[in-house]
Order: sequence, then structure tokens, then C-alpha cells
Amino acid sequence: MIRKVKGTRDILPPETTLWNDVERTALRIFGGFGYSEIRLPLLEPTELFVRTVGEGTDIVSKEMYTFADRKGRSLTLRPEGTASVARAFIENGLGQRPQPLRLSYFGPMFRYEKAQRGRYRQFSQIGIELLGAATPAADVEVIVALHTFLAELGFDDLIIALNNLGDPEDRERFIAGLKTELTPHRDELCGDCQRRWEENPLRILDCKVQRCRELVAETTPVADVVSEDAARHVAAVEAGLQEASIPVRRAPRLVRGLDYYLRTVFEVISPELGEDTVICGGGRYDRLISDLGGAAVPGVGFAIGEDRLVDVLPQSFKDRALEQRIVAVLPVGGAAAAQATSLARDLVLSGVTAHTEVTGRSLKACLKWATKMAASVAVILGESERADGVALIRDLDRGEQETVALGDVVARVAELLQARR
RNA sequence: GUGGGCGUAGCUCAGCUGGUAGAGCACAGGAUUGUGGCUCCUGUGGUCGAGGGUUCGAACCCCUUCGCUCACCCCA
Repeated sequence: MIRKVKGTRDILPPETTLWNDVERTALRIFGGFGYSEIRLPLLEPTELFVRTVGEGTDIVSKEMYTFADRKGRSLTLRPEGTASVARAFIENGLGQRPQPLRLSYFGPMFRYEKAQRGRYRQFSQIGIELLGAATPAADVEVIVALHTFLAELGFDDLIIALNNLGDPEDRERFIAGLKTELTPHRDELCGDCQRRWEENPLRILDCKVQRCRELVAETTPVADVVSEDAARHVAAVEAGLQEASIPVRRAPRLVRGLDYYLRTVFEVISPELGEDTVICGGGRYDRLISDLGGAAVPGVGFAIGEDRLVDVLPQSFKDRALEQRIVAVLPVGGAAAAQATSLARDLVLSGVTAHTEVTGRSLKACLKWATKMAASVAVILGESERADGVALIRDLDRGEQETVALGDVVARVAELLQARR
């Protein structure tokens, strides 16, 4: 048996309905804020991610699906979306469009990690990017849009955590200070943190080991070390969010895994999945486009993990999304088959979902099948009805049945399904 | 990459100290001629993850391997 590649998954109906609804809602809400969808390649030159995400990050150093194409060029299956948006911005001269530019995207990303719940090698993200605005108001808008989207899905228990990473210069200073403060206790840090000391000192901040947490708690938070400008910026973002009634929690130890973030960084975590499993991560990246050789265009955005989001979707949303109003079209006897299909077409065009019985089974089996298909109404096209130019319409929930002229079937079915809501 | 758990029908699982496999659900058909949802009957469906070994004989024991899963690392 051929099996799916590790870390990928088959998303089957009816779960696909959830995904469709989530994506539709994203397009509606983000689109409503002025973000238009951009569709980008899944395949990019490896260098794009090395230069933007950062050579030292886990993503680039060990998690990328990288391979050589037939001409020896190094290509990579995108591990995230923002780098591609930046590349496309430069390549397509999007700086010539009215600024700022608001873009949204969704689709699969790839990271070579060991899979577990909520973490797959192929996973989907939904993101937006606001390019060409450096103001706190831009950050506020992005987070308000995020919150609006999540609220629209029915979430009311999600936590938005916010931190200030300062500018790159601040960060270097901060790391130096952090190390100085921790040096006396360096040997008390856990094994992972010993490693992080050299490789990724910022990560020491969000270590889960109790002793590390205690030690880190004694150190000066990043936000206290950043420049005046950066501090003012994030303070303004916070104030703006407060004014918009967005519940935000300051997270002095919040760190992100991509090098390009600066100043505002934020995450959304779900109590259900636990604090370690981030549903959404984002922040500001004012140097990303210029680092790629473009103009000095600031940006801010986020990416939502769609797999994780769907995993914890509120029941209310699922119920609504999975609610269906279906009519089953049941021809009895082979002669009615074609008639059934064209009746189904009329029903479909009238906006309802019509499942047509095409295996030629008995009426009894047809009705059983209709029930299993979750149909609320069945249209029965039998021999005698054919002769009279009528059809039987059966209300499957109530068990009531009526005879209707063929020409009135669509209207009557619509009525019955309407009453069902 | 590190560590733990698990691999028997589509799904959830049973299978006692080794004697060549079962249930429930699901799926299909039927219970007097054209009427479902309950019930009942019948049927389809498994090289017991794979390979090797021990044995007269292995789903059960041993070795190897692959896969799945959970946690860590990290991240969405």
C-alpha cells in the first residue's frame, strides 16, 4: 500500500467544509479591511529564506525541504509566507501601487520536523501583511483584523500576547546584557539553555524548565532595554489596542523564531492546545524588504496556523459550518434516471444541495440512503408519478408526503428546506 | 535530532499459558408486491505492519525493520 508522506495528511469530508468556511471567513473579514489575496509559488529559491528567516534559525538550519532541480538550482518548499510576499513585492514593483499595500494569503507551508499534534510537515497558514506603514496604527489595525477574524469564528478564550523586541541594535545590546546578568548562574541553566547560550540566546527567555524560568525572571526584560523610539512605538500599539477593546497580555519573555521581526511581536495561544502551541504568530519587520534589496518599506503582519485553528474551532462554528440542507432525488425504476438528473440540476441552480440516487436501488433502499446522506427532503420520481407529470415530495424529518406537479417541485422543495432553518 | 507508547477488518477493539482470527460500528442486500429513521436476518471485508528466526505448529516467543502516535527541541 502506498501511504502518505510522513507529516502530511488527508483532510476528508466533512472536515474540508470547516476548512472552506474558515478560509471564506478569512477572505471576507480580511478582505473587508482592504486586504486582497495574493497567490504565490510554493517553490522559491533557497536563498530567499536563508536571507530573510535567518541562517541561525531552526527553520533554515534544519527544517527546510530543500533540493536541487534538474539544472542544479537550489529550491525550497516555502516554510513560511512573509518572505515570499516581500520577494513578490520587490519583483512586481508593488511599491508603485498606492501605499500602504494590504495583502492576504493562505495555503500550505513545509517544514521538515517530527510531526505531532498540531505540527505537521505540510501545514497551512492564513496570513496578512500590511506593507508601507511604519506607524503604531498599522500594527493596531493588523491585530484588530486578527481579533475580528477570530471572534467571527466564535473564539472567546484566545489570548493575544504582545512583546517589544526592539530594533536589531537593541537586541544585540539586550542579549549582551542578558548574558552578563545570567553569567553567575550559567551552570544552573538546563542543558538546552546551555546550548542556546551560543546558538540562540533569546530562546533562553521562554525555556520551560522551572529553574531557568526563575533565573530569567530576575533579568531585565527586553522591553526595558530598547530604544526610546521602539518603546514609544509599542506603547502606542498597546494603547491603540486598548482603545479598540482588544484584550492583550504583555508577555515580556515572548520571543519569535524568525530573525526579521523587530519591535512589535505577538502570538495567539489557545488554552485548549496549551501555551506551547501557538495558533498565530506575527510582528513588525521594517528591514525585511530592504534586506532583500528592495526599498526601505516597513511591514507588519501575522500568520495563523490553519491546522491548529481548525483543531480548536468552537463548537458553535462547527455546527453552523456543518449544517446542511439537502434534498435527495430518488428515481424509482430506470426510466426515471435521466429525469432525476435534470430535476437535480434545476434544484442545484435554485441554490440547494441535491444528491441524486444513481445506483438504481429499491425505493426502500433509496430512502435509507437519503437518510444517511442527511437529506431533509426527498423527491421521489416513480412510475405512476411519471405518467401523471408529478413527483412525490417527502419531508424526511416529519414523515409527511405530498404530490406536487413537476413544475412546482423546485419551489416547494425550497419552501420545505427554508422552514428547516 | 532525542525519548516514551502502539501496530489484528474502513473505524473502535477482543483474541487466556503458542494450535493457521472474532465482536461492535460502518458498508451492501433482505424481513410479501413503491416508502427511511427502531428492530431482526444475511453478506462483503483481514497476506494479524513487513522480513527473518525458534517450533510439528506463531497474531501471540526472539531479532531486525518500517510505520503511526505522544512529549521534548522548535514552531503555525
